[in-house]
Amino acid sequence: MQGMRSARAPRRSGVEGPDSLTCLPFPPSGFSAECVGFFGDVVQVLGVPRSVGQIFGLLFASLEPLSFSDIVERLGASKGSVSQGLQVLRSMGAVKVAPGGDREREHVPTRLGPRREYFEPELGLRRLVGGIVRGKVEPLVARERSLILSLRQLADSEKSDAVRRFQRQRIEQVQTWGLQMRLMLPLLKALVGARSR
Amino acid sequence: MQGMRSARAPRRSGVEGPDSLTCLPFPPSGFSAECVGFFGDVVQVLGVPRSVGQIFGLLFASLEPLSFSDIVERLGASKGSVSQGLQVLRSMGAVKVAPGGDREREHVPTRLGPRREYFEPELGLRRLVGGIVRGKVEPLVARERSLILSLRQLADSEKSDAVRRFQRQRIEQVQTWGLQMRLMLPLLKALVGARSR
DNA sequence: GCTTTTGTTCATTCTCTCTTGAACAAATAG
DNA sequence: CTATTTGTTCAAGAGAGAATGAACAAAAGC
Repeated sequence: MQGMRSARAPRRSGVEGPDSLTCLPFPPSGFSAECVGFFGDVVQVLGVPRSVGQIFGLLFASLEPLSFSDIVERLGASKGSVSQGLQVLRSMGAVKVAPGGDREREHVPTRLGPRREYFEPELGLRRLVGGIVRGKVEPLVARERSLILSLRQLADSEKSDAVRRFQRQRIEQVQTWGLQMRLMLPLLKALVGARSR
Repeated sequence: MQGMRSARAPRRSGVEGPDSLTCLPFPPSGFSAECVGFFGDVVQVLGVPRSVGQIFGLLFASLEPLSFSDIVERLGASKGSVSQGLQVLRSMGAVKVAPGGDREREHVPTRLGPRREYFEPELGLRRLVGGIVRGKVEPLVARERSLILSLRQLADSEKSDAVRRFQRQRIEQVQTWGLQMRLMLPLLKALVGARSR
């Protein structure tokens, strides 16, 4: 069974000094590192790039919201990666901008320059699941619809009687699956919503 | 949002003659080809190799169970791919061996040699979901457990009071998620089982 | 027994996705 | 307005993992 191989450490060990704030920059060991590794693996099971999960893990392990450049530093990843990763996470609602935009002033003692946004992880399973559904399931539903249309046409122009009936059965099967899924999702959401927070 | 890119056709167009039985070998068009493409995409969302989904799609579109070599021929894939793909599918319970082992005699007119097993797709959503859970979710649960243990240790040896309390909160959060998942799954299974078939 | 055909394993090859890094845009400070 | 710093986009490269195919094992036919 593949899709979840070894938990590999990132190629570039972002080590330079001991650490900066709450957590070490990277190599192994440490609360943050554990979280980074874990979420990196988890999201990969859903076909999401590891680095995206790592960003989430870092935020999850951080007592305070982190800025873009904080993340770049601590993960030792490129700006491009982090930028794209944050976009994905935001589009899924898995991270949110820390409400204290004013934290900008009070919190940065080193004052290296203007920092704009601070991020923190979404903790509500309801929202997290919702984001995954929007990002992964809904595209599939669309794909299913178009499949059904194609298959209908193909079945209609099938000459053999037996084959045509068989194909119509299969089309119905796909529709049934789709229906079950669409019935399930709201229910699932409701369940998560009920217990969450 | 990545993880579901373009629906690409296989690199090698398995075209040689028009077709063999119910369905064309490959290129585009045709009931089978649509199914192959669709399931190839669907499984990829779950981090399963496209070829595995393609095999399922082919079986799904076939009126009669197919043998190993049927699949190799029609998909134009290598024997290695198909062998591994079938193993994955079987281990997830997504395909089953056609009960009519006797079909061997009655069904092969061309009589090229002994054929051993014939495969057909599992259609019950209950079983399909069950297989996915076993293959994907359960490993994650194990990973979660070990994470919790590591994090506990790390938190216990944290000096700062505030940080330690924060870390314990986060650990609890992960546990809550795990619990919710484990509560949900049986329910989900029950639901699928009820409506299925 | 030997030959023929079926299916598996595994090292190699190749593909595709992710990451990178540099050029570019946006915003603030001076 | 210019300089500095922050963040985005995108082409190019590297790396992970899937597909291939040949060698091998297992069965069946003769």
